[in-house]
Amino acid sequence: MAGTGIQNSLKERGIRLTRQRRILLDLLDRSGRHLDADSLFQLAKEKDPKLNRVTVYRTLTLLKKGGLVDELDLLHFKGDQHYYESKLKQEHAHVICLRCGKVEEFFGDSLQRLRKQVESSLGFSIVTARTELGGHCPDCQSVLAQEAAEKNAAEAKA
Amino acid sequence: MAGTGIQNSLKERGIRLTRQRRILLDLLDRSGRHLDADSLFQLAKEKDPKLNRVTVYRTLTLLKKGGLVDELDLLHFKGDQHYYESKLKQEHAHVICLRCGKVEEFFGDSLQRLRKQVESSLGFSIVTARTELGGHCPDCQSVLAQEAAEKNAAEAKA
DNA sequence: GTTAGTGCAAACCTTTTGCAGCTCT
DNA sequence: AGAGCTGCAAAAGGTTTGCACTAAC
Repeated sequence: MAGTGIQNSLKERGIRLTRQRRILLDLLDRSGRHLDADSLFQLAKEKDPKLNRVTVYRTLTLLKKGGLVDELDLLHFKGDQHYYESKLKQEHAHVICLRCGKVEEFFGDSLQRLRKQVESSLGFSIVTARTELGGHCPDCQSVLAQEAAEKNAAEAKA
Repeated sequence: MAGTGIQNSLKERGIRLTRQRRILLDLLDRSGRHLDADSLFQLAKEKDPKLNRVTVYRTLTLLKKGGLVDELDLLHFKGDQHYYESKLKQEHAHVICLRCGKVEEFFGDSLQRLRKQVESSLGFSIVTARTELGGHCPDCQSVLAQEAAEKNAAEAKA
């Protein structure tokens, strides 16, 4: 059984690798999606129907404290739940379409530049960063433009 | 009675200005702090003891939908509540000290640059942006350095 | 006079906690 | 063996909803 990214980090800290944690960590490491606690719980139940929702929360808390995952909320587009992703990836911003809910990731040097500007101007040492932008994706921009045009046409007729 | 920033915006949209809303809007406009629903409710109760918590939530929802306030969560440092601030101010990032909870605001051109980079690279039109950074403020950096030094000294003695 | 807004109570959803029993090392 | 972890049930915290009454326009 190959330990994946997060799992190795945990072993190094002497944290017990239980069957339940293995399942959850595999899912977090491998799933491409941004998972919230409930989605993670649903996926985990498929692999172990006995696994309890509480264990999901406790594992997520553990990973947060260990700095192994980032917590997002994607601008609360879908509700108040939090989303989690492995912190192994390079720093990136999340860009959410406020019409269709699509989430894109943005990697770019402006993020590092922002962090450095904040450190030098406020004297903080930055540990974690979360950048979430909301707007309209190209597809939804077209649809919205179309709808606006139709609305104008209807008003002109009336 | 002078209508303040947000209040004028609402009038223009034909939304009723009730006594309760006036109180809440005044507080949001004037309070320097970042208010969550409960703090806002506590402050509002001082001005009108009958004002109900639910009205606070409904007003905040209204303002969010109207794009008149930004919703923050300050990295959930204190809990899962949301914070609100009038959107009249220039775009800025929030920087939270993860040790003492102090919140600073950062205004700088990297924010606009980031927004533009995202728009041009992903083709999104950005409507709203939220940037929250966590780290240690200068004061807490000193304290932490001090604590680390003491810990090292203790270990050397043992 | 109408329609929107308020207060109250109760529901809701997500997350946390207490505790007894189980399991990883 | 023993500390750490899990499951279950129950609570907590923050927010939303249904409905009858009230107030703004």
